[in-house]
Amino acid sequence: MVMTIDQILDNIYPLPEVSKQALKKDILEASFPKGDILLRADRVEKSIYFVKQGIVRAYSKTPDNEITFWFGREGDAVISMKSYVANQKGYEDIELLENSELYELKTEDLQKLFDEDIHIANWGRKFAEQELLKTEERLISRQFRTATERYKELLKNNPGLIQRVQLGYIASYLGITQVSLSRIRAEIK
Amino acid sequence: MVMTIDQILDNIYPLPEVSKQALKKDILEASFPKGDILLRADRVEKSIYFVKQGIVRAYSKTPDNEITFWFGREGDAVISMKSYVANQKGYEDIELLENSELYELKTEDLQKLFDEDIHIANWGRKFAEQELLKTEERLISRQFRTATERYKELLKNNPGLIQRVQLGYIASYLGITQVSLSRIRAEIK
DNA sequence: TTCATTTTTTATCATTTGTAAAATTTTCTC
DNA sequence: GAGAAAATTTTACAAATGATAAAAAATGAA
Repeated sequence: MVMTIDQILDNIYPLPEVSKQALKKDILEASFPKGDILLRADRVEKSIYFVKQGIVRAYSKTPDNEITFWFGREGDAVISMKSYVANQKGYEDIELLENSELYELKTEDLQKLFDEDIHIANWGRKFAEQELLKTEERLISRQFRTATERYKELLKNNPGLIQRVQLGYIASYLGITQVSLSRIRAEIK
Repeated sequence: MVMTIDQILDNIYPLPEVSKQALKKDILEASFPKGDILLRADRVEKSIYFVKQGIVRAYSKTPDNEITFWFGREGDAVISMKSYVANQKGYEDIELLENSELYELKTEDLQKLFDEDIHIANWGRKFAEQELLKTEERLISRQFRTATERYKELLKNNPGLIQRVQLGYIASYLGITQVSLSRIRAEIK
């Protein structure tokens, strides 16, 4: 599965052709190997990315282990929100779980367009709003549903994920141990 | 403690005077009594609010109980994000825990300004971005820290809250039972 | 203030989840 | 394809959390 940059941009908010060309002029395409760390928690990141093809995970290191808290796949924005919004170090390292093709957009270029073009400003607004809705959905899911429910939800909303991501990461994402996830999987069958 | 509308608007993103006046023209002030339900989960809400004075809680009803997942106080935006962004019913009822004074802004008026004024479009972008960062922070807190840690964090970041909100709501917010919260409180002392 | 109601704490027991370690299965490399 | 490494499952036991009930404390109305 592959997502074109036009699909991704239009999906956020349809832009007039002139604005869209201006935005696309600042976007580059690049390939990265599996295992690469695309974004790092200890840096203020200067670019945001969109996934053309591939899968990534965001995780944060704690003293004794690491916690996975997001998976990104085709069409998703890969971004250190804290860097993007507040120019501060984020929480997450983001690692490529497959060889991936990404679209890259430098934050600085985008900021300039926000000040010049009202359509792009509103595109940026829509982008933040949609990411907000997704984050809210994740928070609600975590607050309201048990790990078992959330695992089933994941299977339903994202059936491909489990083939592409190892279960240890998924257990961490669900907020349980790998042993607990094994128990859940044994029960379901 | 009271927050003026100027403080609230400027805090999101400083606007040129002309734009700010245009925005303020659409904002009304109103008082609501304790116990009022300001926003409802079963409606597409048409307004957003900012808290001048008071405290509110967002909760969602499940078959057997209700789960509190947010507290808003002076300066905070009270909003059904799903209504605002996607024109769909949200997750939450929002209840006033004190007699409160709020600033009201109709979504429709705001949308019109987004299309007309690039500064307001960027203000709206900043608003969404900041809400996003707060939501992300809540998600991270929930994923990374134990209930005990989150309770201590709450005490530190928000020492007034515990005087203004009953512990049952706080326990629910922390994702534990009231009995567990009592145990935590007993241990800490 | 006093009484009734609501909120919070304490105690007990049952259930769930975690930890550690071993067994099994899958994946990767040569 | 064989062997090594990594990932997953299983088991046994320990620790944490939940459910329920009852006592204590705080709040509010008359």
